[in-house]
Amino acid sequence: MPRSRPRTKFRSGCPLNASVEILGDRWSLLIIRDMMLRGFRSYTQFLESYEHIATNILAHRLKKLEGYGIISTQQDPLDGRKRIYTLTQKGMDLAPVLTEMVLWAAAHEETHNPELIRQIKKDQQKFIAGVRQKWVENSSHLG
Amino acid sequence: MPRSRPRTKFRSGCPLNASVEILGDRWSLLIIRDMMLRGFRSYTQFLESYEHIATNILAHRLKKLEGYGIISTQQDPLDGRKRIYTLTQKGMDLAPVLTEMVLWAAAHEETHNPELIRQIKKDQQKFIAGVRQKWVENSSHLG
DNA sequence: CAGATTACTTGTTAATTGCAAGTTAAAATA
DNA sequence: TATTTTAACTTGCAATTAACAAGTAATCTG
Repeated sequence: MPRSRPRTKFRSGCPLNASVEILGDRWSLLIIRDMMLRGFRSYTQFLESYEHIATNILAHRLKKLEGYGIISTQQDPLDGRKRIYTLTQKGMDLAPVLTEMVLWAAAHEETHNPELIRQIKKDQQKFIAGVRQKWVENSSHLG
Repeated sequence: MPRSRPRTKFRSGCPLNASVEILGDRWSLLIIRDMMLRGFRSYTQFLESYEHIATNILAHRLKKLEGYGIISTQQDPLDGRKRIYTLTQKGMDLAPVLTEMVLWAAAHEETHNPELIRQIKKDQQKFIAGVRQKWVENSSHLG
C-alpha cells in the first residue's frame, strides 16, 4: 500500500519554502545522494553510509520521501526480505539542486571527494545527464 | 565581536553533507531568501516574513549563519537600535542553490509567485546576475 | 532446523523547536 | 525632559523531534 502524501499545507506558497519543508532536515538529501550518486537501493545500504543515520529516522525519512513522491518502493523479486527503493522522476529532478549544493560546499568548506567535484565542474550538464542515464538503465529492468 | 565558526567537525567529508549540515533546517534558507530576493536586512523584517519564525530561532540562525560566514552584521549608523544583516560573497554564492530549489518545487508542488518562476526560467543566469548586481549596489555604501 | 539477514518497531533519553513573556538600549513623541 | 515606542534580543517552559539501544517478524542460508 502506498504511503499517502502529507495533507498539511505548507507554511506559505513560496516555492523555496516548499522545498525547505520537504527537504530541509539533516538526512533527506543524504538519502537522495546515496540513491542518485552511489546507486544505493536498500535499507541496510543507507544505514551503512558515512553519516550513520539511526534506524527509526531512516524509516521515517523513507516514508516521508515516498509520501512526497520522491522515491518509490518495491519488494525485491529475488529476496523477499528486501525492499528496493528507487528515485522517481521527481526525485531525479533534484540532481541540479544536489550538484549546486556540492559545488557551493566545495568552494567554501573543506571537503573530500575532489574527483566528484572535478567531474561536476568540468561539465555540470553532462554530469547530470550521466546520472540520469544510469537511473534510466537501472530503472528499466524494474516494474 | 564576531561570532566564531563552529569548531565541531562535519559528520563526513562529503561536500553535500557539509551543505546539509550548514543549511539543512527549516529556516536558514528562508532567511537567505529574504535577504537575497527581498532585500531584507533587519531582525524585525525577518520576523515579519510569511512563515513566521520564532524570535529565539531567528537569533540562533543569524548567529549560525554569521558563524559560517554566510552573513555579516553591522550597526546601523543612522539608528543605534538597528543591526544590519547582509549576505557575504559566500552567502551570495548560494543563489544557484536557491534558484534550483525554486524551480524544482515550482515543477512538482503547487506554489505561488509565478512571476518569480517565469523570470528564473526565462534566463536563470541572467536572473542570478541581476540578484548579484543588486547586492553589489546595496553593499557598496556599507563597510 | 539453527543461525543469520533484512527491514523494520518500540522504548527511553537527549536535543531542538516553538510559544510567551521579559529585558536592555536607543529613538521618537508629548 | 519624561514617557512611550521600537529594535534586538534573552529566558523559561512545553511540545516536538532526534538519537541511541534493544527487540521483533519474515525470510533466507547452511
